[in-house]
Amino acid sequence: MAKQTNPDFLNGVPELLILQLLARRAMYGYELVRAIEESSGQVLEFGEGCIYPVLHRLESDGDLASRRETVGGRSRVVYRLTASGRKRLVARIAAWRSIVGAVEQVLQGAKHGKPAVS
Amino acid sequence: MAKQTNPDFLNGVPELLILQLLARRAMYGYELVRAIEESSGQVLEFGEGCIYPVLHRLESDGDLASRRETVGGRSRVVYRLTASGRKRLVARIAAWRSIVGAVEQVLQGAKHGKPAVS
DNA sequence: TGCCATACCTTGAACCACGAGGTATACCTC
DNA sequence: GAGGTATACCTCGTGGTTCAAGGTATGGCA
Repeated sequence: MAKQTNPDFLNGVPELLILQLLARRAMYGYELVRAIEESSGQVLEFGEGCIYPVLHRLESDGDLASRRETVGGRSRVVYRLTASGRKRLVARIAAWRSIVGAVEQVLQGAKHGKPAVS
Repeated sequence: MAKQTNPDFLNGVPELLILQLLARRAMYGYELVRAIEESSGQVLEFGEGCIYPVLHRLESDGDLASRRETVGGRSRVVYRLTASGRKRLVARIAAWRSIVGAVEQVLQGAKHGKPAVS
C-alpha cells in the first residue's frame, strides 16, 4: 500500500522556471506551460492552474510586466522580465543551487561542509 | 518591496533526508534534527515540528519501525528503516535526481531531452 | 454545423513546512 | 536545595503552494 501522499520536490520550481524562461524571451501563459514541458524533456508538467497564479503574483510584485497582444484575432498577455525580476531570478537560482548542494551532501554522506561551490 | 513569500525548494526533502540518514544507522528524532543540520553544513535546518510528523507518518506507512530505549534515565524512540522503507528511499532518490536534472536542463537552456542520466 | 486547439482565468481541496507552545527528566551551577 | 539549561518528546494553527476541475471565448478544419 504505502500511500504516496505528495512529496514531489516541487516548491518554487514553477516560479524559478518561469523567471528563467522569461529571461530568454517574452512569452505568454499558455506558451510557458508547454515550454516548460518541452524544455524539461516532459519531466516537469505544470497545469495552467499552477502557472497563471504565479504570473499574476510576480506581476503584482513588480517582477514581471505584461503587454496585451493580438495575433490573428487571438488575444494574448505577453509577459517580460523587469529589472527587479532579473534580480529575483539570480537570487532564486542561488537558493536552488544551495539547496541541491546541501541535499547531495547529505545523500553522499559528507561530514564536513566544503566552501567550494559546484 | 517584493515580499518573499515562501518559495523554499523544500518539499519532501525532510522525508528524503530522514530515510537516507536512517539507512545508515538507527536514530531518534532529536538526533535527526541536528544530524540534518550538521550533515548539510547548516544549510538545511528543519524544526522538530517538521520532523516528528514525518516520522509518525512513515512509521504508520510501515517504512519505519520504532523501538523505545532508555539511556541514562532518558527515554528515546529510536527509528530504523524497514525493507519497505529502503525501497521508498530508492524511489525518492530517483525522483529527486529526476527533478534536479530536469530543472538544470531548463536552467541551461537545453532544447532536446537527452536519455542519459547525469 | 460540429469539433478541437488555442488562450485566458477562477475556485476548492489537499498538502507540507514552520513557529510557537507544552510536558518532563537529567545535569550543572549557585 | 533552588534554578536554569539542555535533552527529548509531542501537538496545534497558520500560511503558502501545487493541482485538478471547471468555465469562457475565438479560430481553423472537416
